[in-house]
Amino acid sequence: MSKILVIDDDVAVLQLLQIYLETQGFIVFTAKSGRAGLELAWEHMPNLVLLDLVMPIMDGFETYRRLRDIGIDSVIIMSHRQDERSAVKALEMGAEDYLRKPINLDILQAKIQTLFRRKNLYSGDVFSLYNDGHLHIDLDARTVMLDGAPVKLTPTEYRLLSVLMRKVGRVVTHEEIIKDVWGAGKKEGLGSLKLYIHYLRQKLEENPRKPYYVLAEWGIGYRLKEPEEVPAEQAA
Amino acid sequence: MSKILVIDDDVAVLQLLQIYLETQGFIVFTAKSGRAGLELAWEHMPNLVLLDLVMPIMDGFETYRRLRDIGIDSVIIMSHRQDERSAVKALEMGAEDYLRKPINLDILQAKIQTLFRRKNLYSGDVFSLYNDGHLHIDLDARTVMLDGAPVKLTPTEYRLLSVLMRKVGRVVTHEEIIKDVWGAGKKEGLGSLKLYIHYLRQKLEENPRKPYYVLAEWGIGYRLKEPEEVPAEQAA
DNA sequence: TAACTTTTGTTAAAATTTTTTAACGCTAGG
DNA sequence: CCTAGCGTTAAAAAATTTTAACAAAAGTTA
Repeated sequence: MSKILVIDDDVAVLQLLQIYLETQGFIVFTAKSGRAGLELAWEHMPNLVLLDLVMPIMDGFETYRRLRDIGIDSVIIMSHRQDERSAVKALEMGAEDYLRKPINLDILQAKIQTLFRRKNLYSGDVFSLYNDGHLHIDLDARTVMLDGAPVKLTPTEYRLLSVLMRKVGRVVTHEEIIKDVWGAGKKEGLGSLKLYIHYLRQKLEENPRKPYYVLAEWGIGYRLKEPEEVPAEQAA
Repeated sequence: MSKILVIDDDVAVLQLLQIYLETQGFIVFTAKSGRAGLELAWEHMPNLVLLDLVMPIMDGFETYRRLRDIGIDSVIIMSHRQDERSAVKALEMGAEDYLRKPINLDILQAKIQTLFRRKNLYSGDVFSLYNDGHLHIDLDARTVMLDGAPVKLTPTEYRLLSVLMRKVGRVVTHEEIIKDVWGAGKKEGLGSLKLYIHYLRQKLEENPRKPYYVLAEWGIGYRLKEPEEVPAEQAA
């Protein structure tokens, strides 16, 4: 069964998560500091780490960096509302996902499930194809099809979709998107981003008012929906 | 040494080519009809066939098709001025190159050399990269660099360049380019084609008046220059 | 819950870029 | 020297992108 390491300086959080995750069938390790967490990580090589960013002794970023050095790349960041900037930074550094405190256990479980499924599906991590039976994207061929019909995207729309594809199922922060689509030096890029998200939804979503593919992450960025498993005969 | 088969109903042409090509060190077979040519082709599997399109018994197209069936894909079409349309058709069917009669032996030799070099260089036939030290094109990455500096192409310019790339060093007919860049139904596409050739030259050529890369083939189409061998340390 | 704040979504218009169209000069080939 | 086809230029048309303003929704606070 999968191993999960929780690192947080709040003992109440550690206890809550340990009890909950164990009822879900995970093997759980907890650590009250970054240093202790790294030791446990080194020893047990957990499949997932839940990491609180605000910790006194060794700060969350340093801990995150060292976890990656150890070879652990599945990290979900936990952050308080007030240091959302830190979460953004961690996501841009490559964290898998983020979770706002106070922790909603249903959301947590959903994210864990998604993450494990993704890791198994695409361990190669080359996201140049998307296919869920309705929407079919091929970045190499530069084609987008919706229920068999080709969708025409403008160059900017295409770049935006590519950036989201690169991290399918994971949040991509506003800043990261803006940097990758419009380039580094860009004032007021959020306006354009919102507009192009709108355009993409008009072209890709069945009901643009209730987006299914292109999802907003409030205050953070956007996420392209993880494709559902697709029947084998449709996969081609 | 390489084998060349010449198929033409004009005995004078056969003799001329046989003598000339043998002085160039090739093993030469000649045939006065398509049927005889196919037999020789089957028997000797020549590396190259020079095929006259206008022949009485079996017409050039039929011969060309059967040569391909045999597995011979290096065919240079020879055509008289008056049936240029046929040459265009043969090129669109995949012939390697064409030669106008009366035959200029210098041009013939140049084309043969180019063709053999190309066959050896890119036997895989995947032309997604172009690099001669100055101009660097990567179709997959969708980037074009000139002496290290990125060149910005519009979508149409890019499609045009891609079509020429697909057949580097070979002629691509006007009609084929227009079909691939602008789509099938298109009236007066030649005007746009000429203009976009102009744009490409402005962006790629050192001296757009004396094009080096994007070459016109009078009455037939365009050709992207075969890249010269590039020093190994520049190849990356 | 109600009021408020922040962020996201939508719309419209202006600005820019790309593409088309058309006219005409130039050049190669006959 | 004539003609067909190529190259160039300019202007109009269409598409794409930016900008700005405002509406709607989500999150926060009392």
